[in-house]
Amino acid sequence: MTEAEYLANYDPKAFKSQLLTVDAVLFTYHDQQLKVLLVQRSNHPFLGFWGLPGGFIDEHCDQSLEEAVLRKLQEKTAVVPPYIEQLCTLGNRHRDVRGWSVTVCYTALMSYQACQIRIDSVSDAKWWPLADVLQIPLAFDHLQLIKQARERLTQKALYSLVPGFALSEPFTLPELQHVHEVLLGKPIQGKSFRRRVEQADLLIDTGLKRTERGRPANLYRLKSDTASYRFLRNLEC
Amino acid sequence: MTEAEYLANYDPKAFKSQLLTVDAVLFTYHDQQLKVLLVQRSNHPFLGFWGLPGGFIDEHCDQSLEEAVLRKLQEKTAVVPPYIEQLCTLGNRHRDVRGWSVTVCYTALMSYQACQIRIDSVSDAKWWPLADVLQIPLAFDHLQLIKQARERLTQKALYSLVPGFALSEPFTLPELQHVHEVLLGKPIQGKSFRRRVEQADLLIDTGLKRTERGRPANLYRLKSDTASYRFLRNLEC
DNA sequence: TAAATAGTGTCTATTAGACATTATAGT
DNA sequence: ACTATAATGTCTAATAGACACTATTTA
Repeated sequence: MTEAEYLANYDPKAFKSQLLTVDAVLFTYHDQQLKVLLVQRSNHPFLGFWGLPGGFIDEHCDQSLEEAVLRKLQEKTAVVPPYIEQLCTLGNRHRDVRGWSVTVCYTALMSYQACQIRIDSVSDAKWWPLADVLQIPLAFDHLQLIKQARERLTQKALYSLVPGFALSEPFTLPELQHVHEVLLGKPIQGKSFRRRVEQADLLIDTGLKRTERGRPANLYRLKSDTASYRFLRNLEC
Repeated sequence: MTEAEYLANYDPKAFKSQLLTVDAVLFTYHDQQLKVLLVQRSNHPFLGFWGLPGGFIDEHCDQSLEEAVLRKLQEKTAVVPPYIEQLCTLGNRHRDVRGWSVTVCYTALMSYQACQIRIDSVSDAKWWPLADVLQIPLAFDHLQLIKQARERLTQKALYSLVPGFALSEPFTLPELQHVHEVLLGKPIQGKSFRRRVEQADLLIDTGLKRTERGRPANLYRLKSDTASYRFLRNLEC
């Protein structure tokens, strides 16, 4: 049989196939703490529960998995996050009562400001402080995905400046350090942090300064290659 | 509508769903080089081409994605690899002529010895030297997946002892070092490597020695926590 | 004894931690 | 001047690189 004959006879409905969704753990930093975007489900299963933004692929719109998850996020936040990364794919027989189900899950970061207006006007989407999320029941295995995303981001705080994508630009260096400290759950030596930032050469000094109690702090933006930069040595704290 | 009513009316065939496969990039180390397990396709599309071992989920057998990919590997090698890790999930409209398609791809490592007999008897499965694989046409986007798996393994050679899972136990320390050197494409200072191995405390000294030209080398096995151990500092070479 | 390979000793270079010190704002 | 916060100076500790040296085998 030639490939042409094979394709002419091919029936995509002939094989049983699995439920496939994309989801995103979208973090931001606001009020000195990490927050994660959750949406309240308007359909079964888990109707009324909070869960991760995400959903089914739309074969008409979506060229790829990443386009699909970005579309889902854009529907809730009206913007495309400056950082997104595949977290993991979770698939098994038990996670969805409808049957064998798979989610391709992403971790994303964005500033709180960038989408605050849209979030305020969408009653089913809300930034949840991470500590609170651990206390409420979530849809599916979304709690597990959030924990895993947070662990990975904590690791990145040790060897990259990726957490900076959770800030609104321009930001101060102490602000960036504090995001890292919140992720690590420990203080960082300011001198160590500054040395690394300087060596990495990932921040653009805007020349502006921000003052609020004390000496004014320089304001920076992230260079675009911050997403891929890795320090050779971890912070040890 | 209650959830029970929703599920009673739920038709899994009602929604268009995507082709979903699992694939694995299985590496080993033999004859001083990295090899990857490929299988020759016996079906359209890419009939006759070499590609990654993998395939569709079997909802009767497979409880999870990882079980599915392990089953596929076991069919070819007759053993379960001692190391497996999710690499990435690749999904888009163009990778398969049959339509929107998704693969959940894993990286795995195992010793060459452990499955040599089975491979020899299965005419459609073969260990390919990695250099050769880059020269031949592969099915789908499998070349891209192999490259990505190799890059990730190279990174792991800098901050872990994971590449050791590509060796047959017991192995010598110079053998382990050489796997790392092949991955990095550069020599490593023996002293640096030994210091790190000692500090990590991941090797079990069997008390045995192997001699072939020169001073006999101690023989080691990997502790089970080698898969998750990370050095704080990368090798710099 | 020579060659080959395994394994050690030791010095230097780099960089994180610790913490004292200086700088620049508001009150 | 005093307080608060930002930013720097500088010493110590840990560890990777470099490379000379010792150890144990076969031929």
